[in-house]
Amino acid sequence: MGRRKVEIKRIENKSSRQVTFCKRRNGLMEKARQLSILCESSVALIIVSDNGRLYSFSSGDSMAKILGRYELQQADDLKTLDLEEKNLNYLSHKELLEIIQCKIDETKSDNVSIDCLKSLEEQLKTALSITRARKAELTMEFVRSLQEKEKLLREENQLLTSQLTKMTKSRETEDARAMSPENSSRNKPPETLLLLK
Amino acid sequence: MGRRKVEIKRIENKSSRQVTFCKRRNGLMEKARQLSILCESSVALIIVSDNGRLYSFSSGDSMAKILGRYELQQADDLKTLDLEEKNLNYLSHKELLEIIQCKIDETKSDNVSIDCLKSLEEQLKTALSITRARKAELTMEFVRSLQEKEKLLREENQLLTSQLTKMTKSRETEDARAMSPENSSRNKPPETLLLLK
DNA sequence: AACTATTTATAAGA
DNA sequence: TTCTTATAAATAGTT
Repeated sequence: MGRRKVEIKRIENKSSRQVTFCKRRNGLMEKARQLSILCESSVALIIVSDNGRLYSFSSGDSMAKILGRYELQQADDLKTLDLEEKNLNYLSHKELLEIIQCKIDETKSDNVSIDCLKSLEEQLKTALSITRARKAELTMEFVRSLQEKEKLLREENQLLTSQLTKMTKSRETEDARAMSPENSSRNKPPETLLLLK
Repeated sequence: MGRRKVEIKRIENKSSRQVTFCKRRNGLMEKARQLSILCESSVALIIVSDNGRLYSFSSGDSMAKILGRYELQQADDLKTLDLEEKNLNYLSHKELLEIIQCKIDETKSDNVSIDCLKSLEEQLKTALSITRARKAELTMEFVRSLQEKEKLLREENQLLTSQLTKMTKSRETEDARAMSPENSSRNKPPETLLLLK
């Protein structure tokens, strides 16, 4: 959809490839957004430019959730491939390794094709990547929640401190009015203010 | 692009939502494919329909590779968030990449043996493992420091609260002694105590 | 599942 | 880069 029809093949000219990348990337992201809203579906989109820059979109559901769903599907596929163990999810490392070893042995006795093994390798790699991505994301979420808590606590602290200061001040005023300037202990400034920098 | 313009918001009619989902999903997949080919970029797309069916596309590079890249980005975000990178210890990414490129070039010029390449691969794998371990370690450290901060803040908060309470109480006592039971505003209990559970 | 009137995306040009 | 515009492509509503 432009001045002329273009063949779908690598654009050789570097700068026009760059321009097209930018335009179409934006277009794709927008379309992904629209689909997710119009049809209430989860969409995850990750784009890596040829120079390695990363762009991603994910709809309402977090990327982690969507990737998790994908992972499940992959697990099903793996099962179909023949790793028919019920809960790949809940197996211990040891168990998992045993299953894989077993599969590998099988492939030795029968003479399974290299392609089949390659596919198994790809799927395992994907599972690993997804697990890592989810881990990273969950960690980020956790860190953010801790930082949010910290912020709230600091705010609350600030409030308490100012209340205390106000009270101390008004107490001083009253004491002055009553002409009884003892009670130094009561007028100490809050001691805890410097607990944290 | 249709008989009339549509607002981008959830389509209420179920069957037309279903039809639109199908059309736009196909469109999006095709666009993703085109982008990856035209601009030689990696694209991963995962779509989950509202009834839970899953559709995915990934360009030449396997899904694993693309997700791996995404994972890296997430890790970088963590770093940016606070883990200052000078502590990442040693080399910048750029320096590291230069070293690796150099190694790879070496293997091109001489005609190095497969064994040598295998050794390089092993070394790189080891480096990767170490990097991951270090990342995990730093992340944990960061999380622990946040949790420690949270603990200190809570303690400080507790102290401030109890000071405030004590003061409020003693003020009440004085007021009672002075037989002037107004000043209700000053005797309010601290308002902020419930900011956090 | 096809059809088309329209809208939208975008290739090339400025 | 950004904008403009002619044209290709996608798709909303219809059949």
